[in-house]
Amino acid sequence: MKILVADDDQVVHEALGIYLRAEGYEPVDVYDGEAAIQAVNQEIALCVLDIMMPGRSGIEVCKEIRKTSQLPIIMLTAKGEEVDRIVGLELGADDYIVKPFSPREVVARIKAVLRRTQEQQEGDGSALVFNGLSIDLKSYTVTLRGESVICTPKEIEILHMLASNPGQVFTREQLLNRVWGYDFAGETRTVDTHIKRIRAKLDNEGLGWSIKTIYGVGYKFELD
Amino acid sequence: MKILVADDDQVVHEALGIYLRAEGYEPVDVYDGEAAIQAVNQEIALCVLDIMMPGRSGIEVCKEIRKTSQLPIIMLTAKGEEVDRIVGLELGADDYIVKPFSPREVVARIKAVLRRTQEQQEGDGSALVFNGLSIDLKSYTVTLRGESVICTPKEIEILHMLASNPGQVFTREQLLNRVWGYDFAGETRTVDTHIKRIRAKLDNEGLGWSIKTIYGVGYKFELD
DNA sequence: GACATGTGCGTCAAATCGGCGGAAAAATGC
DNA sequence: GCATTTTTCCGCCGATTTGACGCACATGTC
Repeated sequence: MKILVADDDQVVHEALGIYLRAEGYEPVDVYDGEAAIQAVNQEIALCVLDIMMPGRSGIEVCKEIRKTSQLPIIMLTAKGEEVDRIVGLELGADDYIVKPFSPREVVARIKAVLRRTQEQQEGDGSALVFNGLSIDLKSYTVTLRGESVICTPKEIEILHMLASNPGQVFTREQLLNRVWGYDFAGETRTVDTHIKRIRAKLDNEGLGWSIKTIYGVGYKFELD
Repeated sequence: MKILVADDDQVVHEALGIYLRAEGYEPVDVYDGEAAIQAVNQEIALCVLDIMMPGRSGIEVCKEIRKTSQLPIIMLTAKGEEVDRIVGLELGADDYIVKPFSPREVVARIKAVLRRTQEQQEGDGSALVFNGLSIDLKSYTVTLRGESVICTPKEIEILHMLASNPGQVFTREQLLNRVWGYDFAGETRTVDTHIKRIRAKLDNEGLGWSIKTIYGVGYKFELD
């Protein structure tokens, strides 16, 4: 998952780079506004824009990006600049951070913004949307590559449970508790059977997600 | 909730002390860098470090603390010192305040930082982040230099246990108790085997941490 | 330097786990 | 009531993980 970092200060790139890589993101480093605008043609998940940059400022870059996309944007601003209003109302940035900042905080904000924007895409209620896959608990339907997939209630519920928290591992007990109910008496391995069927029905070749088994722990829905 | 205040100026202690106590915090007063480093072994929730102190400066203290913990840090700096860059990016401090300040402002910042760091911990749950390494119990994933490392449950749990308290030594018995459970019957040397495997998987060349053996005691996760 | 003890590491067997096919049991629809 | 669908359970097998052992080497002590 690529994060564009646009700042003319090398130190910022180094500091954020360490934390971003540690979290599994791939930082894309540019040092001026022009390069930032070029870079967003790649598959960037989010961009961090410094306001003060040589050439085109972060504000210009932000406006430029907003003309064509809803790409999440976090602005960096020097202490004291009066930008909150601008950012919130005119630019359409998703968050802003005042320098000096701690890299940890920035990464936390990035995660928060990504989470928010993803939730937005997913709509409000029960419909989860991923690349080539949507899961709607309201109508109990699952579609894969646009085509409807016939799933049984349990299959949908399990899938929804897993997919509603991508990355998080659920143990068989947790799934039994939350899908079947706390008082389910049966075998934990019943879960396996359902996972088997879900996998059989959802060919995820080339789409960016999968249902993974964590040996000795449980299952999780994972995004690449 | 203890707040460490490290400053060589008695007046600062008095002023902050009043406001901190009024807000229900318990100030811990030290007057030089050395004492500050000693004090963080207590259960401190946040520390306020003056940069100019006799002996070891606030900057040194901050670096020292960051080697072993993610403890929230607020730096105090005399007007005009160029610290924004240092504080935000190199040191890993969470905020800084320029003297002269109003005690009320300091307390407000303390609250803000505590809120942020608390949110972070709740949001990320179990994710530990170090230079080039992250350990997430929630998704049972370990990443090294951004790339995922396949670890078994025991390996992740041990690593997480060690890394969640950098610098602290764990005996084999402690690890068995806390990772396996109090009723584990096997050999203590089983731990060695797992440490061996973790080390084999985590090439830590050049990153600032390592798993060290304390002869006759146990193991610890250490930051340089 | 000799000794006792602790540790690193290769190796291996046992225990555990998960995928899968199949079939019984339960729920549902007609 | 009967057929169909859905859910649950069982058991086998291969794969993975785990714990134990043994030996060489390291460390601390006297």
